Amino acid sequence: MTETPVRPPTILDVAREAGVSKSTVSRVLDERLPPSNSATAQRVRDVARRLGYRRDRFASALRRQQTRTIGVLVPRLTDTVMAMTFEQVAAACARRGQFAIVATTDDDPAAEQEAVEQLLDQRVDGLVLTTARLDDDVTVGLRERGVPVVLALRSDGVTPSATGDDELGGYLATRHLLDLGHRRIALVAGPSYASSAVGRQAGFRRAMAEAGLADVDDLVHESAFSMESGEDVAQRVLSSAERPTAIFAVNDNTAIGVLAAAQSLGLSVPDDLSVVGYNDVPVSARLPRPLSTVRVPFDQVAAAIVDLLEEARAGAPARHVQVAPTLIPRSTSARPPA
Amino acid sequence: MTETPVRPPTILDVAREAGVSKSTVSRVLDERLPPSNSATAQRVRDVARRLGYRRDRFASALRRQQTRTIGVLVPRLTDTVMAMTFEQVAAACARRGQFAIVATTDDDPAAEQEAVEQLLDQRVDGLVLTTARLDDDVTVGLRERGVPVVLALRSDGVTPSATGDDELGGYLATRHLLDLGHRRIALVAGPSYASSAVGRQAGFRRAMAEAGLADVDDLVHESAFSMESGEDVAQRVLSSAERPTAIFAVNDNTAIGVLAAAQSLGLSVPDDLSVVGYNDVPVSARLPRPLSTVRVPFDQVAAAIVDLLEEARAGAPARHVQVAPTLIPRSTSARPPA
DNA sequence: AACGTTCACGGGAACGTTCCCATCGTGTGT
DNA sequence: ACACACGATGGGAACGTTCCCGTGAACGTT
Repeated sequence: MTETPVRPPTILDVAREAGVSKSTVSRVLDERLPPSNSATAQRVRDVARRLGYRRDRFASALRRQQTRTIGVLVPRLTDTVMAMTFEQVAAACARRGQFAIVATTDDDPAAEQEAVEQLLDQRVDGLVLTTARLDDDVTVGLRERGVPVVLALRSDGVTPSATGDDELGGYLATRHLLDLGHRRIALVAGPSYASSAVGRQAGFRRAMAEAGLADVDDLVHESAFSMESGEDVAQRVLSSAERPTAIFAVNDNTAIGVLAAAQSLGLSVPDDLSVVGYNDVPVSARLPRPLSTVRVPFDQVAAAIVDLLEEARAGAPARHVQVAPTLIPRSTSARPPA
Repeated sequence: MTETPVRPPTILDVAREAGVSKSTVSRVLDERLPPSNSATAQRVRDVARRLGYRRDRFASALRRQQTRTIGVLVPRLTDTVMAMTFEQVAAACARRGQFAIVATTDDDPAAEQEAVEQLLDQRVDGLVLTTARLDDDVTVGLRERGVPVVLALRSDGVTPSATGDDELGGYLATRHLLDLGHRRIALVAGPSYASSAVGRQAGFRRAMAEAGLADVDDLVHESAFSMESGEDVAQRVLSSAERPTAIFAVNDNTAIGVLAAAQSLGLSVPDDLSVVGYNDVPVSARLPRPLSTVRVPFDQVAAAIVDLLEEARAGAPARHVQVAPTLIPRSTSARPPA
């Protein structure tokens, strides 16, 4: 009844079976070398497959000094945007024979430090940060330690990054509301330390300015990206004397908070108030009132991330990739009340 | 301008600096041995800290033949329940000096096979499956290969598992609706291959039977756990002649679909229809109409999972841990219309 | 025919750690 | 004073892979 702890075959088993040396097996199976089609190579590959040989990545990493693994740092996976991003990064890695691991920071600097050490202990070949702030510099410490780093979804202007075009997205969302006839459009903005929030606000301002609405400062209200703060801010904004007819929220979470506030104030969406979110998380399409939003091609961001990390490792100069978002109009945006 | 690729210190550096042999350093830093407080041990630890020594887990794993890493298999991370579960498993691992990695299956058997191989290639010490079906047996193949396996959230009756008490949760949700005065309560059930869905249905039936409502077969409608299928099923159920006054949905996603269907049929929640979901995902509390639901202590499930895996590795007999859920009444459940 | 060149192949060291085993010094009991 | 046991320590092999380098065969050139 005792399990036979059958050891997986090693390169030596393959070598013996194929009648060659371990060096030859190693060479034949080295994915970095141009594949050979010699009789020996064929035979080695056959034997390897037959025995079910799989390279021991620990032995390999020890010798090669690289793990073909990248680490991804996110605030939390329960934020669907982060989950989508990580899933896509993992998929892009798989396509390239790499592997992605993830650690969460819960927005806490101490936990973030710990998470970084955890990932570094795993000897990742590089790090993907989704938590970059314009006002701090975890990245410099990392760069000093020689760790290749790229930023996803947010940029700091210097570190290589792949993001959506937030300025364009903000413009599209605002333009959509303007085209419907809204003039008094509030922005529930994100925190100013996030480049994404800054970009979306810039797009908002450009669209408003184009429509002849230059002075929008009192229409912009900062929030914290969360449903809670979206609801809080919207409560205030919608109770004010000069109530807006539309709100552009910096992301879908915030927009959901805005919808909750509208509901609790007895405002009907979209009759009394139009709302546009950002990111198109899965739940947005399935809300009782499906949310108009801006879709970001996270798969393209993720693919770029993996490429950029490769480049960073090779010492290439920093690039900043931006992918274009598209507007997804649904049921929460309509003409303003007459 | 060239980066100094400063190699991290090895055990030999520590040994040299502390004036002892590498064997001694290895012993002192071995977390499995009872910690020594001899002068030598103190000195070694000091030196290690001072040099910033961190054990190379690849070299260590190669020699020890275990990685202190566990693999978690989920259908998708964008399902918040899965994200919560993985986050908690990762946290429980961190507390025990282990690490958790994740791979997704997208509910596709081929992708699942691939994901398993990916995790196994990472030489995980064990596997956590959240995808168990009552009608299939990926686990037997795994067990044959000597891989320790435990099931999370779902059980198959044989493999060690940690789940919520789904029967109790189903009972609590149904009992809540009965206590409010509902008699005609529909169940939007989950697929019968998931033990969680089966358990919740059993709880539903027990509560109904206790209330003298034994014949509930025509009130039970199978769905597929998703928002889409929740909406589809609810459309049918709510358009029928004998419309129920309340719906218990097998999870929050399904409940959100139900809410969407109610909205599109012009039914007001909770005035015309009460709805109760399951899992208490973060968005549920922040919906325009906050969802009544059942909360599962995922942290306890996760802690149990890690323990069970340890036990499985040690060859202990299978245990089945169940943690008790609690009802969270919110705004989608109220007395039935008069 | 003698030479250099290219190429496939194999032996063995190395990656950083763990762990078996031998050695040595100390203490105990007679 | 002696034999013995015991604990702390260090040397070296091993984990499975990669990669440097040497060898010899095959080939082309003069």
